[in-house]
Amino acid sequence: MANQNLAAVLSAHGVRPTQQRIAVFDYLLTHPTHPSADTIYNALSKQYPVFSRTTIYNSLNTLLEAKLIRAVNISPDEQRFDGNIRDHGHFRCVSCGEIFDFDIDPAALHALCPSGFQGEQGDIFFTGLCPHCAPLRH
Amino acid sequence: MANQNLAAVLSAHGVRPTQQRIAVFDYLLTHPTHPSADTIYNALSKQYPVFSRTTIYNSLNTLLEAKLIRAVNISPDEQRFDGNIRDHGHFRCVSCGEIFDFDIDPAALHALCPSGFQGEQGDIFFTGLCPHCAPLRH
DNA sequence: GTTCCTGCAAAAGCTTTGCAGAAGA
DNA sequence: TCTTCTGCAAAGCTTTTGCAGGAAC
Repeated sequence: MANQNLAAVLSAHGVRPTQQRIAVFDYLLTHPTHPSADTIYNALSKQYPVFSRTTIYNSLNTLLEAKLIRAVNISPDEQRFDGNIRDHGHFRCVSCGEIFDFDIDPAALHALCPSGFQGEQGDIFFTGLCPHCAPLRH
Repeated sequence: MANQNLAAVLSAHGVRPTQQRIAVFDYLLTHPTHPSADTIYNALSKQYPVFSRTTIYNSLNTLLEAKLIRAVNISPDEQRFDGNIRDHGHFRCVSCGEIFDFDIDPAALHALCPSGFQGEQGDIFFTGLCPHCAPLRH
């Protein structure tokens, strides 16, 4: 368990390292699946005896403010979160519904930012058919 | 009023051209401000005597299915809609909150789509400082 | 000891659903 | 006429808020 390290990271970002925040942060880092708040809640509820939804939201918002995690606008229904704060793209397959991460060249991404604008964070999001589903639809 | 044309466009896409759908479609085409469902509701309520929220949502979903409008994941709080279905980028200024559209080269956008994936639609979204707010921040 | 956080309950806000009446083909 | 859509009310779901007890420093 690298929870000692996680606690240090939280402290370094001015976030008081409570057990709950460490657990949420750890979950996001070890599950690169863009979970929703509810998904995290369900997972951590099994692991820990008490863990309220409020705490999930509190922890997520705190981590967001500290820029330790990212919110990704993938689903219109619910907010999704991502422990990967590097610039990277997302692809949602309209057939199987799965969401894929893919690396992007930060320079190529920011080259698309219009001149005069100071882009701090860039998100790119494709929908279409993934390599597995594309042949089935041909 | 080009509502005759709008009705024809709806029909051509297999959408029955009711007054309400034409009104929603017309609003989106003439207001390139990525309105939320509630914004559209408030605007059309003044214009038409009765126009329920349910109808706004019904019309928007119908237009979405017909690919006549786009849903843009700009705000985590509410779904925003866009009558501009060309590939284009969005920029949200973290200072003034305004959302800007900018054109992008479709080829450059799709060049970022990973190989093997068939991207049907691409969205790019930056957050940062707009040309007006950037000088004020430093 | 003081400050900040957690967690329960309740509320708020956006969106969907069920169903009767109306509009469109 | 027959299908499809509208609109009201109500519910569903995610997220936020208020406040008392508890953990962290």
